[in-house]
Amino acid sequence: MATLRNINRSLPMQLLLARESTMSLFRPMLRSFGLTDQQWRVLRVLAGCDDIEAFELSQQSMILPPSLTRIVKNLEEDRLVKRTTVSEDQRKVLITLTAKGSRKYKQVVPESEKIYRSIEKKLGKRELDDLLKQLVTLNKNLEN
Amino acid sequence: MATLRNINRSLPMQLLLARESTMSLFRPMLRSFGLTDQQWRVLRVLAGCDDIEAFELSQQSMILPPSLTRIVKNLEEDRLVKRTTVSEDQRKVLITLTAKGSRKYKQVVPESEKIYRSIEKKLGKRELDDLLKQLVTLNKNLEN
DNA sequence: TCATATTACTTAATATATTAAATAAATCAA
DNA sequence: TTGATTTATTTAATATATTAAGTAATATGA
Repeated sequence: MATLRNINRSLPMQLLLARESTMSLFRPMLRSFGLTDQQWRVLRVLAGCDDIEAFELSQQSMILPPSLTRIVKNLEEDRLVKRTTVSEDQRKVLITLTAKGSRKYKQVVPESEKIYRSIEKKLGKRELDDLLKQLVTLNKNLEN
Repeated sequence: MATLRNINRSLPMQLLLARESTMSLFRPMLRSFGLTDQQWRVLRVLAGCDDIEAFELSQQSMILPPSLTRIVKNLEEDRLVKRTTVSEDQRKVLITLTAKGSRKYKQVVPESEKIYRSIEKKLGKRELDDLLKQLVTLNKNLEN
């Protein structure tokens, strides 16, 4: 019977597994700060700029607009981010980190880096750099 | 201010992006067969065996049990899979592909392989093999 | 044997993903 | 200028992810 390639030869499956193995190391730490994976992705982007339009935030955090609407709403209820509309273009929404959000971010950063270094140690810095380089290349070659 | 590593240096983010770039090539094809990503992962595992216990299916398809319960329920409603209980251990559930499910699988396989070959062409066979090898190593080194 | 623990799965609750449709503001064209 | 189109975001509907709690069957130990 015509059968599909083995899991070990499947790029999508290996990527899924790799993402899971990796995130499972960060997840308990993020949860201990009361953050979901996606909320952290949003905070992280916001920490890199003064403010940002929803669409741009969606791109950079790799979260589709409908999900982002809800996530930002929840973060707003937790007082970690603030939404304002742009007066020149009333369709647009600007999102900013609050002081509380900024404090949260600063608390998570060192814990995150600690975990990242433990991964570096497990894999070897050269191997990790090499893998990252190949992933960047893949993403460049497959992007629409 | 203490700030986090750039996205390009972040393994979790690059893995997420890579998984997305890759799956976006398969998704339209799967949807045209009326399948979600996860439903396809389940069918794919089932095609590789006569029957399988729910827990084992959960592992192999990388879908957590609570999600799997619903997914199998939906596949069962579409008559693509069948559930039976094991008489020796009434707690266990065995899942099997139906004839209809098997036909669906056989229809998808060549289309999936076609897309896979187009990826191989875009990236180069050697580069792809190398990346796969590194991902397998990563998964081995990070597994609990 | 019988209370207890474990196993295998399901249900529940909340969060996110995906696709389509809706809304409202801005732009464009005749 | 105004009707049609595009843009930016939100709402809606269905599917999945994650964590915790529940249920029923089986195994274990005093």
